[in-house]
Amino acid sequence: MADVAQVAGVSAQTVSRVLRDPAGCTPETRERVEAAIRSTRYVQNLAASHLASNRSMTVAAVIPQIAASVFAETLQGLSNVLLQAGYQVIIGHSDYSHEREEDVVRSLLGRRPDAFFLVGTRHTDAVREMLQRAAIPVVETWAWTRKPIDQLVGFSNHEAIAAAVAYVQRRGYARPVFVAAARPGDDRARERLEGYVSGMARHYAGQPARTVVMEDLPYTMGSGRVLLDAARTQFPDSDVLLFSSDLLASGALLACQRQGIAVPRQLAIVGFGDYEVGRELNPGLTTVAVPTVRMGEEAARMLVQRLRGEPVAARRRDLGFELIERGSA
Amino acid sequence: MADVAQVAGVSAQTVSRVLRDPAGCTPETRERVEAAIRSTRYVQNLAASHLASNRSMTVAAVIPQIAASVFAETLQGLSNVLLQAGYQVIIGHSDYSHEREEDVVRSLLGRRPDAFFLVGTRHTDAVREMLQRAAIPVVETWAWTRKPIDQLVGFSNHEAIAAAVAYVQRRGYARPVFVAAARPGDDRARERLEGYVSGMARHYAGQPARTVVMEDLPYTMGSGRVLLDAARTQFPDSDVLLFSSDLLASGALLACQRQGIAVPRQLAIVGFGDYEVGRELNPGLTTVAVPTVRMGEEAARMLVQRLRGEPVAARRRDLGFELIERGSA
DNA sequence: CTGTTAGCGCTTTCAC
DNA sequence: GTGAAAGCGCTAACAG
Repeated sequence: MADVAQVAGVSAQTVSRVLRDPAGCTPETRERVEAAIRSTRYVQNLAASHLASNRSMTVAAVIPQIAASVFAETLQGLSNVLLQAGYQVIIGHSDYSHEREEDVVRSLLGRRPDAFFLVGTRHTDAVREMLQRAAIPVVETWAWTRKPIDQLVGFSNHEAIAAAVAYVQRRGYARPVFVAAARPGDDRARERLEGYVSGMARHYAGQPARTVVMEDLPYTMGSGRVLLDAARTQFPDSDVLLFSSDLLASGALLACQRQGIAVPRQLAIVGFGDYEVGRELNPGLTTVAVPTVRMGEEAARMLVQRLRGEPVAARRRDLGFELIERGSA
Repeated sequence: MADVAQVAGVSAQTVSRVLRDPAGCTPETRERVEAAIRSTRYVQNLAASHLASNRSMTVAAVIPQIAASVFAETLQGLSNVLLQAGYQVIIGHSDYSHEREEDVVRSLLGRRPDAFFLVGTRHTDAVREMLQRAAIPVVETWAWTRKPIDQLVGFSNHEAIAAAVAYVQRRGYARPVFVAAARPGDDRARERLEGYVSGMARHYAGQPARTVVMEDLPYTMGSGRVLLDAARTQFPDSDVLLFSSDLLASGALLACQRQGIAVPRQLAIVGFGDYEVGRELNPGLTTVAVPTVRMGEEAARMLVQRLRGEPVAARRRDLGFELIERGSA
């Protein structure tokens, strides 16, 4: 910056001013400085800027898995809006483990982000405490709770599955089974299981909850195949399977195709998440759509508002879900 | 850090030492300091550390799109290995545009990453120059070139598609068509197109290259449906379609299913990338597998070696590809 | 093995 | 509108 200042014939302070508040100096000064920046190929050192100004212009985001497409979509929404506002996103992933999340949050806090984005509303006490002490805006997503750490933009996994149960009941299915791959730390999957149980109590009074939940399965279409076989073995008289994810449901539907099981006549299938693959299958996958991208965008907007010191309308925003009826159920 | 030092009864320097080289002090000192860190809930400010040490312990990565699953997988591989070595990844995305890539690289350089990861080998001159001046290890991926900016770990998109052409020729297909969605800045798609053209010259001497390439289509299964229709209209006598991506091929295959086009008897389909969906379809998708995750891991290993000052065996590593024969062709 | 000193490259504050 | 001085929180280099 000193070099640029010398070339432009001004003080370093003026260079800094041109960079952060161009309106604060005369147009000629500004142009001279900008020319000097170009000719010297100067790239501002943001670590020094951060240290001096106490603002890092970054937002930390922790998601369960980078390669999980739904979270990547949320991240894309978050990142798009945040970049507009001049913020960079730094990403960590927890591998669906609360302990790893704690480590990741601690490590990301070392970079002094100006705000924090989390997937889920269940965290260790240490995480809640660290974030509270950091005294920065925090937004939780992909779930619902009465008491967020700070802000919340999401939907109720519980209600979403309950709505699916209501739907299959309305369509006359007799024995719905809930089928899931659910890592121990995957609270969303857990909440969906609970939603199924309470949906059964509400809409299939007297019937037992029937579930096939495996903890050690990856979230892939191949696991859907495995779960289909398990469900058929365990509940051979079931007429509809509610999956915790479209990925699993799609794998199961394609496996049915191979095994000559007619969907939905012999066995109906409901997914969760409205992944693209479900739209293209034959028959199309009946599913519950959730606002994947919008959660990221809205979370970003809420954070930016807070960072600008603007008042925020509501600390919690329920973006809801939508049951999408296609051929599979 | 001064607070921690006071609580532990040592100097700030000793706290710093415990954090970066625990072996460099007596176990008792170390334990006193660690206890003080816990009791004060100290989180080291990495921006200050970066400024003082001139090492940010970050690696910048630019990918075309965060929500594109193949790049997310590469990123996961990169991130896993780098985290082990103590490096954080900061991510930017170019939206398949060279101009945006330039902006993103400039902005990421402001954070003074210790190394740089890029997808692709074609970049603007400004990008090459900025990275050269930064004088940090750079690794390019997902393609092949004789003259990388610095290091390269990838495969030849050109050869990969040529191999697919050779395969369909061997299997007796008469009129292969190359079908792609290819954004203007998507060099990988472009290289695949070139690979098809030269594969045709080699294996179908005398035949014209037949291509259906759309520039304004998203990389989704839905686009595969659109492209299938276009290809059937433009080349009704074609007996095999080579797609630039499994996503497109899968969409097309499912559309064939709906339209009653028998695959592969009436029309064969070859994909690219070995996405999971292709493995589950009926028939399974014949495709070219590329080392998605391994490229990230190997790139990370090469960078870490360089950052540690260790000698690197080779500046370029060709991870190759593999033709996977399934039912669709 | 531990402490002291001097800065890293910026921004804030306050003069002018 | 612009410049000078001080300092952000840490680490390198050196001394002891």
